[in-house]
Amino acid sequence: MNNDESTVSNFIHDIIDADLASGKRTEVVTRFPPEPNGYLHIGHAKAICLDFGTAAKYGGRCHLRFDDTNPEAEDEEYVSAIKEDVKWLGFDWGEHLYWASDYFDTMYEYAVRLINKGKAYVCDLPQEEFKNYRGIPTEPGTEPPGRNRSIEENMALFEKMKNGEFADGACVLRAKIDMASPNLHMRDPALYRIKRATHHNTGDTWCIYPMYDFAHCIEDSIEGVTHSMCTLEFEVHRPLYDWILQTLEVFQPQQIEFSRLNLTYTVMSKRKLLELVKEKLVNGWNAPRMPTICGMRRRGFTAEAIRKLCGLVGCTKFESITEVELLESCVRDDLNENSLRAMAVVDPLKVVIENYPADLVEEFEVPNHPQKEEAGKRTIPFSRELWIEHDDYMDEAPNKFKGFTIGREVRLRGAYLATCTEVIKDATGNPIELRCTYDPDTKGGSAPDGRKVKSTIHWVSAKHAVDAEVRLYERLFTVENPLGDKEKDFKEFLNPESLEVITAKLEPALTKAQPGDRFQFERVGYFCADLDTTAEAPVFNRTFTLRSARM
RNA sequence: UGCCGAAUGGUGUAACGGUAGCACUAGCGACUCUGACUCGCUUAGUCUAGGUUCGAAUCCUAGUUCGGCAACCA
Repeated sequence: MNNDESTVSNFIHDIIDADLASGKRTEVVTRFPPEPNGYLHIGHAKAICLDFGTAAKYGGRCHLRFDDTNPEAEDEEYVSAIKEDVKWLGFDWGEHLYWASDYFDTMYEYAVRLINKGKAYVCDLPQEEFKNYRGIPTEPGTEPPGRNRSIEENMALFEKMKNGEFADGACVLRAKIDMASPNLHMRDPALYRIKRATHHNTGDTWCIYPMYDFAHCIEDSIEGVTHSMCTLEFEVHRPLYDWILQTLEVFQPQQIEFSRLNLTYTVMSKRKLLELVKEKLVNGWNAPRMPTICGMRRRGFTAEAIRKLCGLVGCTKFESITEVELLESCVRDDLNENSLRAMAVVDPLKVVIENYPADLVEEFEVPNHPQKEEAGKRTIPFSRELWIEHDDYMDEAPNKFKGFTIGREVRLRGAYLATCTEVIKDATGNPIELRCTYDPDTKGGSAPDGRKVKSTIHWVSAKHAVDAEVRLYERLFTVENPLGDKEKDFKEFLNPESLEVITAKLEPALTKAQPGDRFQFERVGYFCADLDTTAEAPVFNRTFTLRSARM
């Protein structure tokens, strides 16, 4: 199914190839480990494609595992959304759905094992005070009091932590590693904290919860993950990942870091996206302007296109920022191939064909896809009064211009050749109506005498047109990297023109569109019927314009 | 000033000591009943300085620049 990822080569696959060749590994097991504290975005899509794609390439398996170690931040709401998004992207975890919370018992046992080995201790220093002992990057830390408590004492203390005999935050379990380590993460990191919060899976069974560094490597180890891919910021955590597993003497997966996906003109941080949602700067997580999977889906992006992008951007350790144009290209590529054509006018200008009978209605058959015969044809009604795009008329048109100008013959797509004879303007000189004549001999759009017209424009019969709400989207931000200016809040760069709502004139067949149906409105762009659409009140989202420079 | 990591056209990536290639973008042109699609062409790159080698993007040395790390977040 998904060959997008499995065909590309990258440094991670080089590592796996070597591991398989040397016999270090005999199978490939990966995992996608989201924390259910927000919605998935296109950056996660890269990780999902990498995790599932790598497993598929090597005939292994990929687990979907929710990293639910912090009940304060997590919510069931996100779990179903994440599952839906992964599925929609085209990946299947089969029976391999896991939870960090599945392993809370084991993690507790492992913590006890560390204490027994003299490798962990209970630290009752207030958080703020421990900072002083940890030191700063350029100077070593110092050993905090209590670090050399006896094993028995630590066992008793940890037991009490578990049993709820201490207040939240009163103490933590720490790994006993090296307060002078040049790597801050090795200066006795916290393993367990006390937090009285109801967990969505385990309820109130626990009042202590494991920290990421302790939990994640154990989750990987228990599941037999061979290659644990994560983003670059975890690079400095790797020594700790390895230390915990080695000290525990359990199966040791290999953590491999790669750079996250960044796109121009948007932000990819869950926290920042949450800010936009909370401050109602966008209409929810699935707002079509959001880089979330659900937002992009609602806007009309296909899973195919997103997977294509994830394959094209590759996978390296270089912190890059990919031009959003590459995404646009992937989307257009897929939509051009797979979406049916329709005619719609987004900025209507009335056209009256003076020599066309007032009460006549003709029906024309037009293809649904220019390159695909099998897509079939549909009929569209034609009558004396039409809507065309406002910018398909110009007073003094340059030669390259494709629309009407007085005296120039233009093809009305699939119908007739027509010539504009007169333009009616309002007081400000803005055209409000065109008067035209048509050539009855050009029915269907071609002239029997073989004369050429250089332009074809789209139109909708005024009598039959259906009004629709159309939401036009542009880039969410006005600058390539909204987070790039440390002096300014990223929200200052929000693009006020990123959403424009207009009323468009649709050809009548479009009222049959169901939410999610995608079309190319010819010469205008790709559009997707919104969740809100109904036959009575159609609503369409513009996914992208066509690649073009209309005048 | 500590530790970890990364530098190849505008952007993203490939080349694993042997012709620096691909995609996107941009520009030009052809075709066209969509200014779409398709097709053709063009601009443009190995961070710097030394070294090893017949030969270096690739190996070595020294710099430079950029990113990450001091939650009881993940």
